[in-house]
Amino acid sequence: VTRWVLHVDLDQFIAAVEVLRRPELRGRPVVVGGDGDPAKRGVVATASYEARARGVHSGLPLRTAVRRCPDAVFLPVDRAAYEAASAQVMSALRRLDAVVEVMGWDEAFLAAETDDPHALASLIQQRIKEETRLDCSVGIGQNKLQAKLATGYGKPAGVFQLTHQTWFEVLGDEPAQALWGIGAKTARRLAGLGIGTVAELARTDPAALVPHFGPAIGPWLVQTARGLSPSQVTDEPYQPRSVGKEITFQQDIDDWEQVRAEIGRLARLVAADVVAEGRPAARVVVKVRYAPFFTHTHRRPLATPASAAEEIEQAAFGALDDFTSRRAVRLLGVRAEFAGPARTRGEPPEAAGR
DNA sequence: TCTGGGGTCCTAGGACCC
DNA sequence: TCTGGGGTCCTAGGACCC
Repeated sequence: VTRWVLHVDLDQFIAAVEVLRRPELRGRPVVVGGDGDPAKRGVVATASYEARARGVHSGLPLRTAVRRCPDAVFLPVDRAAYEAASAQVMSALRRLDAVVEVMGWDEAFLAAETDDPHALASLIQQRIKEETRLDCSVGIGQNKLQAKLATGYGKPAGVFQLTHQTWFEVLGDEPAQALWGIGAKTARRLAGLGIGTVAELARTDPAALVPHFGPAIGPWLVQTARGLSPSQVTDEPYQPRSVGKEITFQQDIDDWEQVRAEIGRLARLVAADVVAEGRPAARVVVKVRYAPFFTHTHRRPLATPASAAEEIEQAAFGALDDFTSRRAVRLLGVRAEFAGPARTRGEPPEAAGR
């Protein structure tokens, strides 16, 4: 038997959950984002396929979405509903004979020993449909990278397989940005070096990219283009490295007394999440996005790791004091970082797959 | 087009130490 | 005078993902 990695991705997950409880929306363009008012600041969380056909996609400002698709149904984000649906899906996956790694509300990796990964993929789709009435697509690969990339070719509600054998015939001529972890910025820098496609990146000497992208990312780019990835599927419980809260104001705030009050409020909310996590925080980071969309951060280590609201709030105020400009503010954020795993002296950090 | 909120990991540069 | 060679820790920012 062979070890296969399967990547499960729910189709238009958030929009699908909304349509399930409002059947009259089926077949209509549905856009979920913000508080459901497309005149306000906010972006699209998920658009139904009908809305996507009109140019509406995740991350698009709601104000742009309503212009492109004025007859769409706009709905507010209802986290609790998506968390409940997600929990049902993940529970169904965990009852299969596989290692399951949850990657968010609507995604998971499975690792399984099987000679028929397509049969397992079909079983996954069937179980999820039976238990949640949701459709998913499944990618099959010899590692997480291949499985993740394969899923896109299976959408909607299909299955697609990538292997070391088929990697280049499927992806070789695709732009480097098609890869998982390569975004617009990196693609543009690669293009500046004469590297446009996955195949071109795969042919590049990893060492040649170190001066441009650093000792970790440079070689990682080439390995990724070759369809190689050391990252293993793990079912170890997720342990957040940090927890945070941030808010974009509907109108910019120019009163810095109000800024301070908001930071205090956010800090206390974060402290509640720190307490819930059951581990003390080691640092507090304050984020300020000024009205022209320039973002800055400042941090304060806690003298000793702490969870108490007072201490996290005081650290947040301390970090806020490092901001010298008193311009109008568009966004404020507070994040608490937990102490990292105690690393033995001289031991390098474990290489992660990004 | 006027750009959310939740995160993760990596890089570069300065401080500091031996 | 005109200047080493590591190594580690810390901070701010960047890029990316869901």
